[in-house]
Amino acid sequence: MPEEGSSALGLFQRYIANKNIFKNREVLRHTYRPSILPHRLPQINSIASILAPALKRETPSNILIYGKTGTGKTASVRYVGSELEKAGREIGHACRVIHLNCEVIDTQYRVLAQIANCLEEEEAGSEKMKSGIPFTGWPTDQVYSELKNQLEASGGVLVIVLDEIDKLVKKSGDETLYNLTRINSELNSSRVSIIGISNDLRFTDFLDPRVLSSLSEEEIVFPPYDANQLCDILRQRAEDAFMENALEEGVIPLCAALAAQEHGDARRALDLLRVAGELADRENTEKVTERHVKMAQDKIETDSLIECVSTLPTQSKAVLYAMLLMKNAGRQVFTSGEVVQVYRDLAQTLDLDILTPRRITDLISELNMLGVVSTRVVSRGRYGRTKEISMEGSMAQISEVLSKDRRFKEQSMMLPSINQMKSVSQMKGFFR
DNA sequence: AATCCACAGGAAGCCCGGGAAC
DNA sequence: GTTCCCGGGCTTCCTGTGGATT
Repeated sequence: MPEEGSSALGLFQRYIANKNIFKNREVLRHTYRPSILPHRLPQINSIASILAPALKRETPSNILIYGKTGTGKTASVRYVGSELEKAGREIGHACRVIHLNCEVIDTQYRVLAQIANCLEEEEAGSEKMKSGIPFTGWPTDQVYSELKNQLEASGGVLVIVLDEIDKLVKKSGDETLYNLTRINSELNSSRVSIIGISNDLRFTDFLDPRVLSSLSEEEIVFPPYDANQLCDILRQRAEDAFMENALEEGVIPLCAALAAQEHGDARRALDLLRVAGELADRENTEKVTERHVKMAQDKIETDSLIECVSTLPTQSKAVLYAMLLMKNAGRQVFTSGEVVQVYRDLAQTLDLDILTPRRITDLISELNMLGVVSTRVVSRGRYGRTKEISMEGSMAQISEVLSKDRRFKEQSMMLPSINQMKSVSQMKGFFR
């Protein structure tokens, strides 16, 4: 061991001294693109065969791709896309692929603007000054015609990949897709083909039949990986990521098995392996063990919960805090009406704007989608139809995160609605 | 079979802050 | 500065609904 301060690394010395575990941990991140995608050859081949006409200057069919998260959809499409661009360059037929993530780019304006800006960037390279479409300001039709101009100017075949296309459709309807699918009829020198990637099999219910038939000329399904396939994927990555013998025998099968339970999510499997490695690394041990994997599983869950709750906007935090108070008052499940009541008291005490019940139901639905609470719509006959809400997650963590927000700190306050609930549940306990 | 509760959740529109163009 | 556009958060108004109760 070097003397304290004797190395240039100083304080950091002991954290990077462990060379037993990682060779290259970047390999385990999901942004990393491996050169081989195990168990996805059939899908890759069919995408390639559908896109191949692009190399003959013909318009490839549009494709819809389905599959749960972490089944290799995006990776496969990116792989085929880059191969297509490469092949296009070799034979001198311009083929370009633009990848958009509709979770972020979720309005018509943004989709069109993003495509046009990407095209311009490639066209202009670095030397030419670019005008660029601003992120807001223009009328949408102007963006659309600018995009058409760009396409005409650049020529060739453009493949637009709309990742998480279901988010786009749910948020802003199918107008974007309608416009994109008919853009070819207004183009002379270039062609557009669309690949839609969706986690949700039923999102096509929201589509106009004309859009659907045009968009789903071809459909490809990515089935979930089973535990054995996940093992193969992990082994392949582990080879580059970890030092030799850094992994105990059962580590990879355990990661694979845990992720297989989560609908065969390869991303989850890689996260487990990486975090387990990091934990072992920090412990300065020789090997990653199954214990580390189990610790990693807990850590991933709490970390994402904490991250999620702490980035919530104030009003959502208030709603969540209202639910937390009810839970602490002894209620296991509650209805949206009750949440609204408590929230009202709370917002008043904290001097927040008081939102309407309609807005609160939306916020509750968002919390449900984030997995912080779980809700289900129940009909209680004469007593109406409502949403039953429960929180199974770790209360302690949520409460800790919320109390970091100054406004919610020290709020063991006496809200009338909560007191009422407390006395009701005490009475129930008394009479039982 | 009819009624009716307590909401769910869709549609439209307002307001505000960001920006562009004139 | 004025007038146009976009998008997000929100309200207002509204119709729809499963099943216990009448």
